[in-house]
Amino acid sequence: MAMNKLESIFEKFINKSSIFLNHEVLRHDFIPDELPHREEEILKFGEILAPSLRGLKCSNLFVYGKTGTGKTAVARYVLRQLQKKSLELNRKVTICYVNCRTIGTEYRILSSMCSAIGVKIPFTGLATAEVLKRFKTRINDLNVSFIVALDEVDVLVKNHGDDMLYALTRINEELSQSKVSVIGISNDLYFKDMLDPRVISSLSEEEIVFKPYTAEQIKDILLQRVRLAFQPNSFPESTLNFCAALAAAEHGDARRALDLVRVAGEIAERKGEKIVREEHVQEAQRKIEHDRVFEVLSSLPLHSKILLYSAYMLSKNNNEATTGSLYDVYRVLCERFNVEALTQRRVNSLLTELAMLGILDARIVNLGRYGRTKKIRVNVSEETFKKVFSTDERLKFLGLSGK
DNA sequence: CTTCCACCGGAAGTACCGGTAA
DNA sequence: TTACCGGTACTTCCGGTGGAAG
Repeated sequence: MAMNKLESIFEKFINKSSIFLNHEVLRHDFIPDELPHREEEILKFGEILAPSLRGLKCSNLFVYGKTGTGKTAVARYVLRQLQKKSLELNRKVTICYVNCRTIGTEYRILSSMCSAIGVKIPFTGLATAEVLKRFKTRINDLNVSFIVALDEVDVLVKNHGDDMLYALTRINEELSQSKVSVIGISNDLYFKDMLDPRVISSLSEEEIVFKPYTAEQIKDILLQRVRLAFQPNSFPESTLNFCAALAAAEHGDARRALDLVRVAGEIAERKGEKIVREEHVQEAQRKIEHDRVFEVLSSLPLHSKILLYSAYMLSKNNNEATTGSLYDVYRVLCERFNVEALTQRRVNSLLTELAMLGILDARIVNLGRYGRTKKIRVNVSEETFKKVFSTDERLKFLGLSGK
């Protein structure tokens, strides 16, 4: 019986779905052959990078715009075309794309730049300056145009400052053969305020700003992908409009829209339906949010979880948690756990991190005579919360599932 | 008006880890 | 082997602060 059900799940998968044609095109890292409503940006991008094909140094470029406005897609698209063209014409252009959120340190960024030109660098052990030196020596021998795209540079600068950017923008002064150009991509519109003026002026020789998509534009984007991704007629226009409207409400985030489409499709498929409807999209929206929270929560370090649990307990007793009261509860819990409690300073930092992840609301409030503190409110549904805590071995004996 | 609470949050330092170079 | 590197996670120290109480 159970076996039959399991088998039918596998069967469904193998017999190609009734809804999807090609699931891949809805993934984040998929770059379509055409990027609707970004022609202008693509052309400008191309114009700026074109000199590299003639062995000239191209201007450094600074790109900014909110999430899901197509910055990354355009950048990768243009770079791919450029690479293709350079091979056709037999010109030496080397491209290195780095996402500074995933590769978040100066050392590792430099080391991926090195590997782009075939220099092997150990993943730790060297001085950063040494890695830069090796990069310089090698690249000078190669006589190439080198283009680094630093996606989400704001993350790098927030954590490690702009020293590396400075070094990169000045690197050409020490090179006689090759040229290095830098493309900085940022979600944060106020990113420039964090930079040294010298870095700003050399990094933003050129600038491209990506505006959020309108609902109409998102609709076009979705239309293009839906045609590739779904069986004909299984994703009606009304459903598509609904997705576009939802995403447009969230500052025109195309990535969000594609997520909605993909997950809604998966839900419809799992229910064995042939057509994706609005209710599937609504369910998708809930699922995406739930998954996100669950994912973030379960990957949290132990102390953050205990902290969260403390806040949860306080809110259950109708006490508004302040840093102080929360810390008291936290210490008691740690003792019960046989875990050494962290200092309040550290706890405060963890709290700010949790707040940034959107798991907590932490407002700083002034109570005059009674000091200044953070008011903390947990932002997670009880259901999600229980699920996370009952799946963590170390927290099990709290017996949360029983309560 | 001043005082002063209960914390905030920056800066610097410590310990450890996994690694290289000579 | 020794000296040193960067990254992470944490501690210690401490100056700073908005506004109710006095």
